Formats: sequence, C-alpha cells, structure tokens
Amino acid sequence: MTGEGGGEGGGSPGGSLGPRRYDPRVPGSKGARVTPDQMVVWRRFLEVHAVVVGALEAELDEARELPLAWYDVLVSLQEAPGHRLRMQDLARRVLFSRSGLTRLVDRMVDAGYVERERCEDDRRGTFAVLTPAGAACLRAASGIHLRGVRDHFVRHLAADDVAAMATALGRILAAETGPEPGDG
Amino acid sequence: MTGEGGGEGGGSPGGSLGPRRYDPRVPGSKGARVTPDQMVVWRRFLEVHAVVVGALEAELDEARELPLAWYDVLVSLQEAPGHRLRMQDLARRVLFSRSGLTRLVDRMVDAGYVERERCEDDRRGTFAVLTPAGAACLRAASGIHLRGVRDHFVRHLAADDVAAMATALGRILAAETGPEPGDG
DNA sequence: GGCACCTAGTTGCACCAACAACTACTATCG
DNA sequence: CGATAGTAGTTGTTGGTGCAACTAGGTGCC
Repeated sequence: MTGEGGGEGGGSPGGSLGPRRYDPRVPGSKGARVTPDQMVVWRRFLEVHAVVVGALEAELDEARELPLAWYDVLVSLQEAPGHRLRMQDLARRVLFSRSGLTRLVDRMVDAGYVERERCEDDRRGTFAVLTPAGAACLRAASGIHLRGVRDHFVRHLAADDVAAMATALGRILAAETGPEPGDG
Repeated sequence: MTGEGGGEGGGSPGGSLGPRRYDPRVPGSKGARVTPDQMVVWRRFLEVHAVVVGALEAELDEARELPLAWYDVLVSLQEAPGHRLRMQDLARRVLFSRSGLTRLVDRMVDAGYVERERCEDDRRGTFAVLTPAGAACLRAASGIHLRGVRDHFVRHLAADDVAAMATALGRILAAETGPEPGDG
C-alpha cells in the first residue's frame, strides 16, 4: 500500500519531473532515488501503522467503548496544565481539523468526559476541560492502551531498535515539522 | 496523538500515567511495562506517519488530483499478474473493507482507471483490472509519489537506520500478521 | 473611536469509510 | 439431487472528517 508504483523518473526536489521510462524491478536505480531497501522500510512502516493502530483501536473500543481519538483527547487534556486546553491547541495536538475537533468535543461533552469553558482573557476562545469522569475513563483505558502498545509494538523491538528508531524518527520529525519539535 | 502520559525526550513524565512501576493488569509479564524511551518511539512513529502521509497525500492530490487510496489501488493492480486482482485480494492489499473497496472501485471505474471483469472460474468473483488510462495515471503519479517518499521519509534515514528499521518493522509484522493477534 | 483585517470556534455541506443485511454463487453432506 | 453452510461482492444506512462559509471577538492603524 502506498508503495512504489514503478520507478522514479528522475528529478530533484526543485527540478522537473523526468521521463517515465523505468523498470521497478530493476534494482539498479541508485543515487537520489528510492532504493528497494528503502521502499521496503516505507511499506513496512505503513503496514505496521495500519496493523498496530487497528489492533489498538479494536481493543480500546471493545474494552471501553472508547474510540482512539477520544483517548488521544483525554491524554492531551490530562497532560495539559489545569487539565484544560484551548480548542485550537487541542486540535493541533491530536492532529484534527478545527471542525472535526468541534464535533469530537461535542460528543465527549455528551458523554460527560469533557466540559467547555469560556475563556475570559480572550472571549473568542473556548477551553476543553477534562471532567472527573473523563479522568476516570482515561485511567481505566490507559492500562488497556499501554498494554496494547507494549504487546503489539514495543515488545518486538530490541533495545538498539528502540534507540535507532527514536533517532531516525526524531530526525524525520525535526526536518518535517520545522525547527521546533512537534512535542514539547 | 494516541500516545500516553509518559515523558518525552527522557525528561520528566508529564502526566500522572507514566511513572507506574508496573500494572498488575498486565498479564504474565511483570515489569515489562512500556518505558519512556519506548513510548517516545511509539509517539514519534505515529507523528511521523501523520506528517509524512499527510504531505504525500497533499502532493499527490495537488499534482494529479489523485487520492492516495487511488494510488494504492493502481500500484496493487500494476504489480499483480495480468494487472488484475480479485476484489477481496485487492481489499486486503490496500487495507480497505469490502464495501469501501466496492465504492472506491466504482469511482475509479467512472474515472476510467479500472474496469470490472467477471471471474469465469468462480462466478461469485469479480476482477478489478487496470486500464491503460490507469497505468498511465500511475506512471505519472509514481514519480511524484516516489519523490515524496524520498524527500519526506527515506532521505532522513542513514543506511543503518534503514537496516535496523527494516528488521524491526519486519519483526512486528511477522508477529502481528502471522498468528491471530486476538489479545484482549 | 471607527474601520479594515485577523483569529477562534461553530455550522452547512459533501465525501468517504465501515457495519450489517442482502444477493448470487459454491461446497459439503445426507 | 436437495438442503445447509460458507464465500464474494454489492447496497442501505450510519457516523465521522474536512473544506468553506459564517459569527463573534480581538488587533492595528489612522
């Protein structure tokens, strides 16, 4: 999935897209192209993401009727000072659009896990605040989630895998998200 | 983002969830909780996925008006013998549900990239077959996509990163897709 | 102080994906 | 051969997600 569709027709980041003659099965491509080894990593990366996230979602939903997106919101609020976050900041954290977060928070308010609170300093703003019920839900869910992360993901990683991946992924994040790291 | 309250970057664990010695609910593996280092890898994994896939989707859609899911289907068909695949096999490949794939193929048939073909051996079955237009679309798109994979992902990986990640991710896949992962 | 411009959040709308029910076909067993 | 169970694919329905438009409030500039 989302793997190679053939080869690469040359081209540098700023240059023109090149010709379309190539053979994906010839490993002779080199230079700035994506090598087969690199493509294997990319494909496995996608597949692992799909499989592991799918498993975590299923477990969390089965055990607690809790969608993974809800869990993300609960974690973000739990970690925030005062257990509250402006909608926009929360949206950035959980990688949602504003509108998507509005609806998501609507549902979580209905469920009693979150409350909205008017921001006094900036009357445009709204805080999403974790309720006791939300915190309790998170406590109960975190065990399930962490167990899943361990069983489906980190359990298979040796110590040097962890180190190597932390470094490599950190390098990608640093480059892709700009000078400031995405987490702080 | 689907992480947990554990600390990031080896600093203090930001939330009340992290500093737990071990969770008694964790079955049969005392002390084998998720360490902060492991949690960092998991969170970065998720973040990299979101950022890189988002960038690739945007580039492909901007340049070719081609959703990433369409590209995945084109790639799968291109790689298949006879440039055709049974719906079910295709669904497994692109990690879609049966119904989702039916609708997706509907759209791609409308676009002229794919054709349906009755399976003679098993009259229940249907093949999705790549059309010349689909192959042409894929050729044009693959350059953009591969460039994106290189620029946003593999470019940041050293040679031993590639080796380490291929091994580690392969181990996860083998474990998660081999036996039934029905933990819970 | 008033107007243009910006930001925060919500809502209308369209699209997309999954679940479950359904049709069509195949395989198994008596 | 006919009944039952199982498989392949499609369709009805439902829920979630993003873009663009909209409202409300803030900021800068004169």
